[in-house]
Amino acid sequence: MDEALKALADGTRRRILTLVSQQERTAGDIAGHFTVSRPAISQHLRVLLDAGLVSVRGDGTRRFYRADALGLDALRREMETLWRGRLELLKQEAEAEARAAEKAADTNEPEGESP
Amino acid sequence: MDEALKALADGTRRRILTLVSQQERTAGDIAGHFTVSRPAISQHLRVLLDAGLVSVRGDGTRRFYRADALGLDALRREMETLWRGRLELLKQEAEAEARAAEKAADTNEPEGESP
DNA sequence: CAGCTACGTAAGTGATTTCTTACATAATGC
DNA sequence: GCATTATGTAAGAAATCACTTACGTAGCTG
Repeated sequence: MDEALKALADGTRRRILTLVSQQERTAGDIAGHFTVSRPAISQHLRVLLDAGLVSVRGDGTRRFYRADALGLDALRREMETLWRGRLELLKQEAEAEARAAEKAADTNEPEGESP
Repeated sequence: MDEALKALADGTRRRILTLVSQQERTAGDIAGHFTVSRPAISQHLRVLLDAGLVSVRGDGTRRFYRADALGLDALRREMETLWRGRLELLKQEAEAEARAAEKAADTNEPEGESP
C-alpha cells in the first residue's frame, strides 16, 4: 500500500496512469505527452510497475504499458478501509458545528473586557 | 489533491490519521504512540493540517487534533474519479486473460523448435 | 553485418523529506 | 512573578526523489 500510495503521490505518475488507463501505450508515446525527458518517464513507469499499478507487454522493440486494474482495485479497497470509521466523523463534526453555531448565537457578549 | 495524497503517502501520517479518526487526541498523546520524537510528530501534524486532513482545537496549553472528515471525504471523492474508467479495465483484463488461457490450452506445441 | 529504432540503465545533481536536538512561547499552578 | 507543562519552530544532517545527460542493448531492416 505504501508503495502504491507513494507512486500516486506524484502528479506526473498520476497523469501517466490516466493515459494508460484509456488504452495501452508505448513508453515513447507516453513520454510524448510530457515535457520531461524520456528516461524520466521510463523511471516513472518503473515505479508504477513496482507498485503494481501498471503492467507491460513487450512487442518487438516496443513496450506497451497499461493500467493494471487488479493492482488499482487492491489499492482502492485498502483506501476504503482507511475511510471507514471516518464517515461517522462527518456526522459528528456537522453536529458539533451546529451546536457551536447555536451557542454563538446564544452567547452575545456575556464577558466584560475588564477595562 | 496532490498535497493530500503526499500527506497520505507517509506511513506515520496514516497511523496518526487512524488514531485521530477514532477520537480527538492531544499532540503529546499522539506522539506517545510512536518511537520518533515529539517534534517529528508535530511536523507530521502540520502536514496533515495543511492538507486539510485533520483539524485542531486548542484548549489551554493542549491542542486536540482529530480527522477532518470533510477534507478526507473531498480526497475520497477525487480518488473515486481516478478509479472511474479503470474499472472497465478490470473486465477487459479478465477477458483477455481468459482468452489467453483458452489459446494456451488450444495451442499445445504448434511451433517446431527448429533443431 | 551495419545502421536504426525504441527503450532501459548508470551516474550525478539539486530539491525535498524526515528526522534530530536545541530553543521559543503560551497557559497553569504555586 | 516563577516554575512547570504542552506544544510549535529553527537549524541542520542524512536519506530519498525527480530529473538530466550519456551509454548499453534488443529487435528490426536494408
